[in-house]
Amino acid sequence: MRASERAYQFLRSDIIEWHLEPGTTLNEVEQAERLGVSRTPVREAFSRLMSDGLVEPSCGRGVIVTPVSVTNVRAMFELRTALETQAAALAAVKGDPEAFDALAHRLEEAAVFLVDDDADRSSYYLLVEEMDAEIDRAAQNTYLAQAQRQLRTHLGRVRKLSKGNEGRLMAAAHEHAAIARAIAEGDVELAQAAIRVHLSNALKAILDAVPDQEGERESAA
Amino acid sequence: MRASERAYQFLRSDIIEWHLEPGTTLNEVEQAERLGVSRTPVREAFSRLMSDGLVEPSCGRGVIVTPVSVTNVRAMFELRTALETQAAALAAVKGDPEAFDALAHRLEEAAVFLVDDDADRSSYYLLVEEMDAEIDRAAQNTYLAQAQRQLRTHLGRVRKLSKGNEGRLMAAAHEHAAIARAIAEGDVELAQAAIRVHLSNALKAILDAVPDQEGERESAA
DNA sequence: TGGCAAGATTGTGTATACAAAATTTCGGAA
DNA sequence: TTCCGAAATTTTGTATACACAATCTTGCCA
Repeated sequence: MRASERAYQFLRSDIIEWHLEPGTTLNEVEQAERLGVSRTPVREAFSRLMSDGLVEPSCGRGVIVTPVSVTNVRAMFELRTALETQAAALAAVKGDPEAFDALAHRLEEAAVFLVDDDADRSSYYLLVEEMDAEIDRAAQNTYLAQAQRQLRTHLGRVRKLSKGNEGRLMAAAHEHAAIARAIAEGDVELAQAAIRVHLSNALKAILDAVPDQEGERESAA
Repeated sequence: MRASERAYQFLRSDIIEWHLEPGTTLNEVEQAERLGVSRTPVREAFSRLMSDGLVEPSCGRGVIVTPVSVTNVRAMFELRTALETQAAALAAVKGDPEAFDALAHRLEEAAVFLVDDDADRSSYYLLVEEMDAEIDRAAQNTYLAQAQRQLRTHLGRVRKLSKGNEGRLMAAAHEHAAIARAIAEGDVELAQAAIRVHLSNALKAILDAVPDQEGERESAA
């Protein structure tokens, strides 16, 4: 693998996994030494992270890890609602009913297993990822897919904020199943409604999970 | 200005203005010589263009200018509809009514002047840009704004495809005014409806303007 | 004459050196 | 004591050199 790619993946996951806290300043030489490469690949990695919106240029002093706040989470979900309702509508029209029917069944099954408090959540997460991918494929829209990809990067970051909401997973699985079923039946309105319900609940769960700051705290450091 | 910035702006406008046709292969040394800089800034420019989606990596051999097709235009408008209806809804709730009222009036005025076939369209275009900026500001959502910015880059490219639709400009101005008025009045539903109408007409105008290819031609070279 | 292999050529990936810009610190003066 | 300015240091921006990979060409052999 190329050194620039390694540097990018390394820094990216470091940021998403909160090993690098929001507000941290990164400079080229420091990271070059830490990652054991020269400055050139680090520059390229910084450039990609900036266009991802994971870091922002600090005036003449490297880059700083983008802060995450409750305000940001609300904004993310506003965009997410717009993107996912559109994607679901397209998938309901163009998608393969059988594929989504199968997903709906597997999600219902997963929901049953999730009754158990220490069930393996990873398989459920994979299932959700599979469904996202299937919707993207069905929507046949690269621009929409790219916008979703970018947003999911940021959503991945806030996921760490809302730990301990395992109790919601079963409900979430049922909601996902409802979405898949609506898409399978080609019911655009229902699919969009199901998405809105799901996202409303998901946002509420996140906002409940974070210690209620008055909306303007810069980071959860 | 930095050399990498110059290289980026130069290549970007070259692609958007169709001086570099879709499908063209660009390599580092060639562009470095053409722009009179070394390979390093060109690499950075290529990297930014790739994340813009204006070029895509050719297998190990530089980058190629991303193709534009009718299919792509439809996809862009699907995403655009999702983003702009969401932005308009937020603006209708949070925006400054007076600012949008003023925009509505100026747009109606502009529409009057556009009756004349060879009126200055540039001031109208600036007005539309101003309105886009005002909506972005009112929506107070950086994620949404960034998604819009990226999409507008691609829309700027297809604008060149639909030349000779000056006849539609007056109608478009009235549509924009209707959107601004709905936002000023805080009427979310009406603003979204007005956006949908406008985008439907705009897409139709573009599809009418391009020689009707069966949807899969790679470029308009 | 056609196919395969080896060398040459072209182009990217990375490192390093040098230059330019900016920030910080230190010193002096008000 | 505080503020302003200049120098020094740190950090980024750019160029260049080198290494490796891929591709094209050419020549040899079947």
